[in-house]
Amino acid sequence: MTGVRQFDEGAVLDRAMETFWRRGYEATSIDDLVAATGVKRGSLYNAFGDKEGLFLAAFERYRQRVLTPIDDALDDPDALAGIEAMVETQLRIAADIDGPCGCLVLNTAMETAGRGDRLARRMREELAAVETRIYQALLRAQGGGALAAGRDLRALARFLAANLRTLSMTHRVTGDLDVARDIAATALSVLRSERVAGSLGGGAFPRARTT
Amino acid sequence: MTGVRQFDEGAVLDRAMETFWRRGYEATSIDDLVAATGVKRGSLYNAFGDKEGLFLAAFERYRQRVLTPIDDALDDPDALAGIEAMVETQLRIAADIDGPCGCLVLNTAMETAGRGDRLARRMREELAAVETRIYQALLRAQGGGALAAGRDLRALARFLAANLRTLSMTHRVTGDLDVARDIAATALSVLRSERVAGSLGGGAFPRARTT
DNA sequence: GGCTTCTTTGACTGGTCCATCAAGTTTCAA
DNA sequence: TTGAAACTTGATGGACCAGTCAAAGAAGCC
Repeated sequence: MTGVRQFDEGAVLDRAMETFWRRGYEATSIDDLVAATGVKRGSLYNAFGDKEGLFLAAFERYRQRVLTPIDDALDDPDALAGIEAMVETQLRIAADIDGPCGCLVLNTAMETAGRGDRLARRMREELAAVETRIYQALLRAQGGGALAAGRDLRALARFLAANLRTLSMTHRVTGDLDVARDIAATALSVLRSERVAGSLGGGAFPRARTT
Repeated sequence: MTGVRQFDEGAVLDRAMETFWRRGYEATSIDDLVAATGVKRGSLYNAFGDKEGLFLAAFERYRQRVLTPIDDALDDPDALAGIEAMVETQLRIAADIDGPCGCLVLNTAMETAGRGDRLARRMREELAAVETRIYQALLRAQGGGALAAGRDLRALARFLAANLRTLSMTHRVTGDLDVARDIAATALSVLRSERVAGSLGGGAFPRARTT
């Protein structure tokens, strides 16, 4: 069969994304991707250019499936609730994936940090964007009176973004999501202690899976 | 020249450690190590067995140079001050290294998390040991009355260990140590808010290099 | 001096890596 | 019907990988 594309590009990219996510960028060979997708070597090159092109295409899927939901959770009118929802979404996604894979962006950023690659730069930008979005949410919260005026919001945003990264990193490294839940709850307590008015109700994240 | 070992094993392991630290385990080839150490391929194999053996030998150097100082900082009679000293030591080491390398243990643990390697297990143990030591320090602090009795010390230890990891991870990924300093200061504020009596004096970590 | 033991060295193996390419096949437009 | 363009396939190239090995030189023990 030739002439017209024989495979479902979306499905192939999902399989590729999963493989990169699980094994890492360098550790994933084209043969691995051929095995994972069922698409032959030359067809992959024809469709996506090279390994980096295939990764970036798969990464767009990751954005849709993982990054966008987390981003959207941040769009709460109550900015602090938005940050908590973001953390919760991250944990839920980690729980839903089978096997602790961590975060594709962070994994790849760590791996490529040495070389000043295009790929490395791209991953770095993605991570920086998260911090920026959190910072803006904190600004809104401060503007709305939910956070004390004197607080160093940049430092707080850095802390929260770092702890968001830590959740997936910890999950990948320990394989235990409860550890990540403890970290999330403790990190958010910083936010809670900042909150000027209102309370959060029952704290933290339950141990039970939130399927 | 033959017959007797021609190279200084310690110096060679230092160079190897640095190379693994900067480039990662898989990305470092034997040829890289030959170039970095000046010791020929066969001699490395003769002395250290294989790549993993060389890594583990280099890792022992890392333990001496990095892990042990951080561990020692924790041995403060004031357990909470010990935790702060540990964070400070970590930041100082990161500042002293040229180029943001992160933490060799964490980098390798992230990289090898997929496979259930001997190496992966070893790195995981090292990370777990940090959490355990922090937990014991918190227990001491609670016993001494410096921490409220009701607190979930396991969760707090997990949080602090994760934030310690985050410092090196963030440094490696962003290349900016000030970000790590903000994170450290904010994370320790959790501890500070827990402290029952006494205060810490000037908080956080100055931006200036503490050479 | 002779023998064993250790180290060094460079060539070499077999395998894997990313990427390419020509050949063959199908679709679609003119 | 004809020709261009798109896709698939298997073979292949050239680079790099970890690890091995035999030859040769040097040290130390008897």
